[in-house]
Amino acid sequence: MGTKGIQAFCFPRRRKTMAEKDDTLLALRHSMSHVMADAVLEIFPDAQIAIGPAIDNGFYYDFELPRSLTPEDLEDITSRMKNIIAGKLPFEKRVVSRKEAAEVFAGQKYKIELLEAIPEGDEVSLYTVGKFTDLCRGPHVESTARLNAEAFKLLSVAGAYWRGDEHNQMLQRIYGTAWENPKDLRLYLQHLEEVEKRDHRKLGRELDLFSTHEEAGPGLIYWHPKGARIRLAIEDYWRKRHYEGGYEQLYTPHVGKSWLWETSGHLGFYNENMYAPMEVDKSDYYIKPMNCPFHILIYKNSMKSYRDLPLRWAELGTVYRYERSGVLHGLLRVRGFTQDDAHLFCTPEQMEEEILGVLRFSLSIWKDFGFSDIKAYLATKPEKSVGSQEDWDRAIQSLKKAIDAEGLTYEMDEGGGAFYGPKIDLKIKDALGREWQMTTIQFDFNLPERFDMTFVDHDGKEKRPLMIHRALLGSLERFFGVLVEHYGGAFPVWLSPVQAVVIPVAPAFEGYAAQVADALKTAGIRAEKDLTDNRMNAKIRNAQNEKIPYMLVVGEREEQESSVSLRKRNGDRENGVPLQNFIDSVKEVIARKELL
RNA sequence: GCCAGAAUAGCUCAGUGGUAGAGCAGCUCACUCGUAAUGAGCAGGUCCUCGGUUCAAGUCCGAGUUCUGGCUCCA
Repeated sequence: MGTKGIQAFCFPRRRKTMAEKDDTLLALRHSMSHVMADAVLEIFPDAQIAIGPAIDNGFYYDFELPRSLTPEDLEDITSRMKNIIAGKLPFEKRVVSRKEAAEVFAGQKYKIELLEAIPEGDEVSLYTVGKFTDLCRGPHVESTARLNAEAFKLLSVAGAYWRGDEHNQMLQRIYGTAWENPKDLRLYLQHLEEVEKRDHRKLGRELDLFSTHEEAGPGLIYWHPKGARIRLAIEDYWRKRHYEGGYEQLYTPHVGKSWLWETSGHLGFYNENMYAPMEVDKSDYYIKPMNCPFHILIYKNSMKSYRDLPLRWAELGTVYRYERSGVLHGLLRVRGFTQDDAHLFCTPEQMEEEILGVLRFSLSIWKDFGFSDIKAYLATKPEKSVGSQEDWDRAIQSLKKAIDAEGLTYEMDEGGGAFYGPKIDLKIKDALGREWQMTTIQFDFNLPERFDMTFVDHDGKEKRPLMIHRALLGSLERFFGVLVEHYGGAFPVWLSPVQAVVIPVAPAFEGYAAQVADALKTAGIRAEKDLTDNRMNAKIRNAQNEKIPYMLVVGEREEQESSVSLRKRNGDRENGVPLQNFIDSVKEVIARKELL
């Protein structure tokens, strides 16, 4: 994924002040990493230093140290950094020869390696602050007087491979965050707290949505009744929209013989992500990591004419992929998941329209789920690829055209496509401003060839159809995780597992409460009644903590006039609402997919 | 997979070598109660697993499992 590009994209041609501010922050953070390195070298004079760039919201520096760092070390480093900053030391730049630089960094193997990697002819510059000199392109602030000792915080220590390559030495990376002033730091730390509060793993437990079970295997998700209700609401909507959008839906098996995966090529290039085969009747069967080969078999089940195309085939297909143990993360990175997959098969003439259609369709669904801040990333031909240059160019053109037609901002990821075709990825921004890569729309010049897919064209000749893979939400597990965090567990009414709870003010009104709950259920509203022996206040508190959108308090008055007293999750109250009016208005809110 | 940290009741956590604790949740009982916690009682543990040190291990050591933060930001 093109991170280089993301930076360029984050700071588009906006008001100049913004860009300037970003540059300032970048220099500030980068300078902070040098100050930190200086502090670390005070403690460990023999440390090997690697790299220390500015990153989003902060900075890091990688070191090879004689021992592992502890939280106490971070405090020590922090106070040393504060001293260095208080010294108002200048950052001094010096352009030197390679020979001179090599002398300065004698014994610093990573710096020497970096130095040797600088292209011949490029300037070699050193920056010195305090006792610390680094091989560095800059830029930096002119002096530590420009750094605010109260506006940074060291956050964590983590292992990181030299140059990100697991064959290399593992270094210790210290992450920090730095801002222009203490207020910005405080806001950022508050943001981190908010992120923690919304963590889908925490909310998943609190709201009883899902679990995992180490004794039964990590990375495998168990959907509890409340989580399953949400998933069903998502799936119902998804199926309806796909049907309306001209898709057919398929069901395919979960395993297939090795022939299938040899033909598709997965055993060759995807093997390390596949579960080991199981032997049945002397054949190897593999659990599917992808749905595409199955859809292709259905395509090939009969002759296809150009009149049959385009075909749009969707499936909520559950796949299993081996992910390395260290990368599993809640619902966001799992080993078994259900893709909301689709494959489009069309003629070359239909390509543009199909691409535009699938993009438009995706955006419309995202909107219904409450996401409208969406960016596209267009990935082009990598070095190793299949398919002709002409195919690639045409496909990329049509992707670009579709993005333009939808007025999406996008960024190119040159060379970032899969070997089998270019793609558009959509990243959505959630309520906390975080980007998540969800939708992917990929051309495939490989599989139609491998499976020898054909259609008969106008001229009676057999031709190769175009194939497009598409996952819209990505996977239901991951999407659900993002959804939980986006809404902080307070789902819009149409997705809420319990849409309304009826709360009698006293045991005497349990009969009427049950009657109201039944009426709501009959009207298609997911309603429950709280007949526990808790006090009314406790029931309201529980419902509030469960983030149930509507609480219906009923007592004598309500029973007499067939009404409910309405308390919404946001605290709004309305007494004496006729039951039927409430039902009508909730149905309206559900139909419009309103937040509340 | 690798680096670091963590694992005690369903949940959140206390317990630094000498008889396993709290709050919440659960269960039982009482209570005629109007918009964010009624009260009392009861029950609940292989202190992640296996091995070691020790008179004695939740606590110290080793191995494993799982979880958490990282391993993309290119001087």
